[in-house]
Amino acid sequence: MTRVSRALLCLLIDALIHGKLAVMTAIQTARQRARSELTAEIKAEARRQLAAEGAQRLSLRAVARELGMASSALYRYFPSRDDLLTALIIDAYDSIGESAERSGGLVRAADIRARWRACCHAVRGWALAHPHEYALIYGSPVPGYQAPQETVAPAIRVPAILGGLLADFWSARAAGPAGAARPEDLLPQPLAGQAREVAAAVAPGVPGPLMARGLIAWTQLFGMISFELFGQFAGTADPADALFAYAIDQMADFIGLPQ
Amino acid sequence: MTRVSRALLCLLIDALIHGKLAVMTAIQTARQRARSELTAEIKAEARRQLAAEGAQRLSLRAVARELGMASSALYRYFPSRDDLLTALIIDAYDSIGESAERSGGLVRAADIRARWRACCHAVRGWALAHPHEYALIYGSPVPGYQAPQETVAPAIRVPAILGGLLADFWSARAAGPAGAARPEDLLPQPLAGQAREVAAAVAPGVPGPLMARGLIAWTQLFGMISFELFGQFAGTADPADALFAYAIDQMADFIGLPQ
DNA sequence: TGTACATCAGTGAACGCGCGTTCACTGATGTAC
DNA sequence: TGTACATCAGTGAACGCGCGTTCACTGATGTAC
Repeated sequence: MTRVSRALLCLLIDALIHGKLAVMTAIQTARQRARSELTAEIKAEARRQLAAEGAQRLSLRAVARELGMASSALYRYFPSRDDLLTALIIDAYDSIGESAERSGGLVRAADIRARWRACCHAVRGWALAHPHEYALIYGSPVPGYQAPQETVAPAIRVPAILGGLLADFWSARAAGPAGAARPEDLLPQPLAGQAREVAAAVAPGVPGPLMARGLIAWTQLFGMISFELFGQFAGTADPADALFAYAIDQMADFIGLPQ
Repeated sequence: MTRVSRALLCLLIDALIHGKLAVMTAIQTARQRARSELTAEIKAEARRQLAAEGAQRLSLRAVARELGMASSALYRYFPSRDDLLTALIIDAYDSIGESAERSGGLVRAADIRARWRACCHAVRGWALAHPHEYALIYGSPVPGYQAPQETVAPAIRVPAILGGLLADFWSARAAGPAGAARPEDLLPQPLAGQAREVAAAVAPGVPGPLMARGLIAWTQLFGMISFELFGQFAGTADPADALFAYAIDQMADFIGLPQ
């Protein structure tokens, strides 16, 4: 038994004896609770500033100022500005991923096209509601910032949902008449391998050509959102709702999802 | 006759009389030549720093330092940092537009699919060669910077080429068997009007449904390039050449271009 | 053609700002016996 | 249970940096007569 867990056990027993459990909801010292609360508050304030001003305007000093503490105090919670950025990036990926995941619960699981539509609209809705957070994760990289490994898993949540949708579609169609890959769908070599790997990771069972179409639809989706948010539609398709809805359906056809 | 043009006329006569024309290639004073040369040098140095470090690292002081002049001197050429940025943005749009335009000269004008391919590859090639300039015009907007009206015309060059390609395709197909818009291609209202306006601007004669497909392909193209440059393909389709070539062809099919 | 004046390019110092990060410190909280 | 010690959160001053922009100025170039 380690020293830490022994200490925790003693604390637990003490709490049981003295009825402190109501106060210390989890087995945490006041310090630990204060720490996790303040960490959350720092992130919340940072997110507020990110939303208001964008990532490159985000500064530790401003966050500390707004929280009424010395800027040096933040270094107890985040060893550098980049680590705070990393935390925000992970939160943003988790947030958009959660939106997309929740969207699946609103439609019949068997209705693949409805799931595709719901996911796309959820992603766009999140992006419109959090433009700077979207820019942080899908826009031009922050110069000098290198995303660490920990961001990979959250980043993969949206692709995983789209992949799962493809996998369900493929396994459900059970050799229908349109089931075979069309002849024009033979993939050139380097792509065939990549598609297989991606399918193995997020869409088990999906054949390469379908996976490739999925990748194309994926890039179309985010390309359209980025154009809308970054101003490329100004004077073109400015309220982009109609184009978006139409494109989503066209891409569903392109992938081959049933009506 | 204005004072300026009288002055120029006198200068011209003087130049003719004294044989100075060889020196003053255009009718410009030494000051004017120096001015336009230095303006170009400033932009060149700024572009170098942009390429090396990205837009938000670009500073007037660093440019001046590299040019061996006082930072205050730059204000004779650009009234503010934002104006320098604007100049770079315009140059970047012109540069990518020119690449795309030149690509059309390398293939048969009647081969629409080859033109589409060539244009897409030219755009991607330019983006890979100038990632920070690409980010400047197609990435997340620089915070606090408002793009002025002068950037609109250069920004429209690539869309104009794609539009021209669509227009040529449409006018050339002359009521072939696949000529009619398919039934699923009836556009919902707000989009129909937008598509008509876009067509009027860059693709005269092109019907709404075809224009809408063009818009979708356009966003797919830039979405894919942005994903590649901004790192979303890391570990997925990392050398993206194959996916890119494949997607370009798939989108050509999607638009309905003949093989 | 020569001269007096006006225009313009470029300088160097300064203003005022904000930033990330470090460091020695105080005082509160937690731990071991 | 009480006490001595260790750990940790937070402070405030400082370091060193770079930035955009302004301003009064000098000296060169251009203009009018």
